[in-house]
Amino acid sequence: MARRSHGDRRKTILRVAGRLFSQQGYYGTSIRDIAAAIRLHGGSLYAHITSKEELLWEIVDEAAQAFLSSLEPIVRSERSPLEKLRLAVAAHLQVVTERQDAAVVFNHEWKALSPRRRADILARRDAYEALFRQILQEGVEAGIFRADLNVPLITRFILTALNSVAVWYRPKGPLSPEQIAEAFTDWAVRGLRRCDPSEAP
Amino acid sequence: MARRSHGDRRKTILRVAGRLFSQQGYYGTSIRDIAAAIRLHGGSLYAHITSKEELLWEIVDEAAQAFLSSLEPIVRSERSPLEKLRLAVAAHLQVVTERQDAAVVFNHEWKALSPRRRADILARRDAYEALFRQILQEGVEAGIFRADLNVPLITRFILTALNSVAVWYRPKGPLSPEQIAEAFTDWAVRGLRRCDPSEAP
DNA sequence: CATTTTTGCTAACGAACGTTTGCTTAAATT
DNA sequence: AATTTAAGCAAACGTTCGTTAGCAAAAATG
Repeated sequence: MARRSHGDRRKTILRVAGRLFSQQGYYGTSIRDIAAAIRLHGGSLYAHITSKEELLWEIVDEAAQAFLSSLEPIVRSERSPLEKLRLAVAAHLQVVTERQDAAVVFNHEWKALSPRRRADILARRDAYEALFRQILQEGVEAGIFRADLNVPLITRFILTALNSVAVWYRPKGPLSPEQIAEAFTDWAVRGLRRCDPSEAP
Repeated sequence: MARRSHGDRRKTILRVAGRLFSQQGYYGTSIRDIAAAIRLHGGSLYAHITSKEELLWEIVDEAAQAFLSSLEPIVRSERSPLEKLRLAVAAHLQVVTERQDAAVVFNHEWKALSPRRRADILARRDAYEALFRQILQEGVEAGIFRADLNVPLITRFILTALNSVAVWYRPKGPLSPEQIAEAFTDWAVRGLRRCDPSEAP
């Protein structure tokens, strides 16, 4: 058995590429930057990867899967719209904080993909947003959320606010992902619900 | 009198550079891209600019000024925290929609600046966020907003949600900046206030 | 009208880019 | 131990990058 399997090395490269793409952007990161970060020469990377764009694709594709697969079961479940929303926020923040670099790259660097792959990612971004929107829509239709909400607009506001956590979150910071989720939900949900008398002073 | 003054040409370059930096990123846009967009050759730009980074700096610096100078008088005014917040949201969205490209570049491309300029912009970003935070803080201290708000956190959520408008807003779209401001404020403020009985069904 | 200034072109610079090629060393397999 | 396979290096490929230099046309100025 090898101390390091082929896949280990590849995962290291993906991890480092994700970190650098997230910090400096795709075009701001050279193959030699990635190689230097693991003490290799530029050309040596090509024993493990086929192209720079392939690296970006793998990072972005995996992030898309992570987001979608964490939200789908929540939307499909039989819970109330309000509980679905709480769970969706928590799930989104879990992906964002556990795969922080990938989340940043997924949100900001997909434009650098080839047209075909860019379209693929865009479609999955849209699908994810549609799932989230569906939760809000169900809440409105169930009479739990206010009828005058601009659901697509508020959905965007919620998702971009949540995504921004990927930029500033630090695992050693004062707030855990769960605390962030709670603070966000407490604020955001209060703006969605028809008035809850228990909130009165 | 000239049909085109020196400054006109320069402003055209800045406008086009802003559009391309916003669409493709700073590193994803070459000097030749910018030149080609106004039917010039790459080298010809240097009759009007001194460097590519200077272009980025001018765009980002002007955006920083626009944001700060629109928010400062609101924060300094004698209005209630609630009204300050409404005005701040509207002002932010006005800058974001009127100078859409500059706003996107200001938010996403400042990392490409030299360390000195990056620090300058970061300081002004922080100052802007602090002004916004101050409005929320005043609201909490005045007893208008809930005491259990995590003010710095909510401030970030609000600002990033508002900034995202720069990415998707289209002047010919269905929503005017004022309508976006209203929808956002209606939602966000309801989550901040201690319960308002007039909102009950 | 003569002259200075501005504007843009062509061509080129050195540097950095993503990627390929041979060769060498190290590891895994038989 | 012999042999196959993988990993990494050094060097170079052709291209593109930001930028500069020298020259020509055009415009503004006197």
